Amino acid sequence: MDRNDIQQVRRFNRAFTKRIGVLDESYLARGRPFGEARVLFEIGLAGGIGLQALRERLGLDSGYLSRLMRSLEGQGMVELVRDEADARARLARLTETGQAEFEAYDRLSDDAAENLLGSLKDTHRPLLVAAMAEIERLLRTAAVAVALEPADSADARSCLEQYYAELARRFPSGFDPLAVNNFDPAEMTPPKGWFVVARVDSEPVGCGALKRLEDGVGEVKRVWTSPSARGLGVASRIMDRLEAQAVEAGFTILRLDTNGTLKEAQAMYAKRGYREIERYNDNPYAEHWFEKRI
Amino acid sequence: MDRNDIQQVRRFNRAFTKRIGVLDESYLARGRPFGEARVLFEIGLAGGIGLQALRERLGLDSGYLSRLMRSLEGQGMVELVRDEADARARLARLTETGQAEFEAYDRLSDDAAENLLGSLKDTHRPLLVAAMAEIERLLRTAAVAVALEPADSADARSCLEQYYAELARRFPSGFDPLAVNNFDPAEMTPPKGWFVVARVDSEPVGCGALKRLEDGVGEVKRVWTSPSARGLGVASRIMDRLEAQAVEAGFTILRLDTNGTLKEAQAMYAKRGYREIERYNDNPYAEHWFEKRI
DNA sequence: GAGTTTATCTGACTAATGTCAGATAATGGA
DNA sequence: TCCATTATCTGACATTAGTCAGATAAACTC
Repeated sequence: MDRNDIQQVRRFNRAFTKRIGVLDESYLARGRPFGEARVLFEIGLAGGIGLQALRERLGLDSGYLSRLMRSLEGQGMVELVRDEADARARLARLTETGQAEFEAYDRLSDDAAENLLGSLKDTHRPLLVAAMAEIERLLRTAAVAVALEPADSADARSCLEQYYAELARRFPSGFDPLAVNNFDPAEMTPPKGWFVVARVDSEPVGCGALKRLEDGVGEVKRVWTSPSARGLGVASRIMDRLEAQAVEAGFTILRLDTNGTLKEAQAMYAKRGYREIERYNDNPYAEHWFEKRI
Repeated sequence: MDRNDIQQVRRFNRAFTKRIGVLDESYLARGRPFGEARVLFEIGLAGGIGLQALRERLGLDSGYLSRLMRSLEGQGMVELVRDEADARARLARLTETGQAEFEAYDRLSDDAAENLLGSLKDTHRPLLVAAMAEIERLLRTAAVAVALEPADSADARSCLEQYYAELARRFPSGFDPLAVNNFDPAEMTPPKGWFVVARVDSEPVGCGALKRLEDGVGEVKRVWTSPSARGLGVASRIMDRLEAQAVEAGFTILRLDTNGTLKEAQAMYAKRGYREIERYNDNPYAEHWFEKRI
């Protein structure tokens, strides 16, 4: 690794941490200890959240969080309600006062950011914003992780639902999952099939499936990237993973179908070496069929 | 201010703080509380530092720092010595053990940076480094502040010394301040003259002087930028300040001289509208003379 | 339905951080 | 020389942060 690169990263860290310090101060500017402010802000960001998820996000001890919550409750900022689905768990959400307080923190953060931008010359400001967007994109790209996952896990289901909803929005004729899918998780479960989920910092941002069509032939299905993660190469990473899985499963041919509306998908398939072939299935939404030797 | 820009800055902060967290952990990785580690690291970075400066840099209470120092002293990491110049003050510096410990922290920070870089693809790494360099440059540019200061202050003297040392290095014939300067701070003191210092985060990074030559005519002298701050437009900012001062002092003409070796300076003067004129003084090192109506 | 696991809460701590009002000794002027 | 100022240290606290071992009740498993 280049020594100069490392030094540059460290110089950047130092320069930027100085500014971030200002941002941290906005957490303290309302006379509440940092821990409480963090919790309050996080609940507000999530718009209500289970205690366990909260604990995980902020890395807090359960006893500690319990006390923080009681303190915030005492201040009238949050209320804890039983989770309908699981009476052991509790959900935290902001009261009206809490919401107002959250918004005050939010404004402070905006002010800090605006202050930072305001200190720059007009000609420099767009340069800073662009460089920040670039770094954010690179860091998020590096954080993409694709892994096998049961097709009926909560995250898998949520990805598929978003995928179907998007198809319904984009297909001129709409999209009815039942018409084509009669989705059976068992079909995506080894050894008949596989399902992968892509995550950024444990947040699911995409999915894809591979299924056995016939001997030596697999089919790629349901490759989807969340709008929040487009431009990070998530779909490519998912395809990499599915193709590796296909090799391992002994397939020599991969097929897939797609609708004409999905231009980006077709471009990606072409780029990865998929060639258009004749219709091989009776999917009513499919308009193009592709194949690749692997 | 553009709302999207503000949101981009905040998204970047969030994304980056996640990574910085990793960096913070390297402070904790050696079983010492964060406060102590910070102090140890800062002393090491500065290579020895007065307690007061240390307190200011880290924003610590004097009592608190006193105790942190005693703890680090007890661990054999630092030693406190009386300041020769002021017997009330004390200077902290690392012992040999402390130096080794500092280097261990330094390595941990390097590792964290290397880790960050290592998580990127080879094609992305230079993009990240370049974007970071860009942001660092923009933030430092925005942090440049130029202000009048007595020409005999410690920072002013230190700038001038570095300026002379650089001239000595760059002039083919060397440079002897005494031959030309017989530097008298009084000459740079209102109303006969003015001296400005440029700072980045209170660190002096440049200087410049303005002096009365004759009625209505001022002379710009000793404009210098520290090598650590080149490319930030420091010299331009100094010139801005000096010209504003000249206007206030009622000058209508500004003159200056320079040596042929200092190409960057000549380019800047030309860009600011200075035109070459005949020799107007007997400075033995001067090879070009410039003038501008203001 | 008994035993195990899970989510949260409580009590009892410890360590770290932060604050403030003097105390002490050196410095800098008037 | 006297007095105000400055740099640091000490004592006495208060608050925050963090940990850990049960306790409790609901949920899950067999």
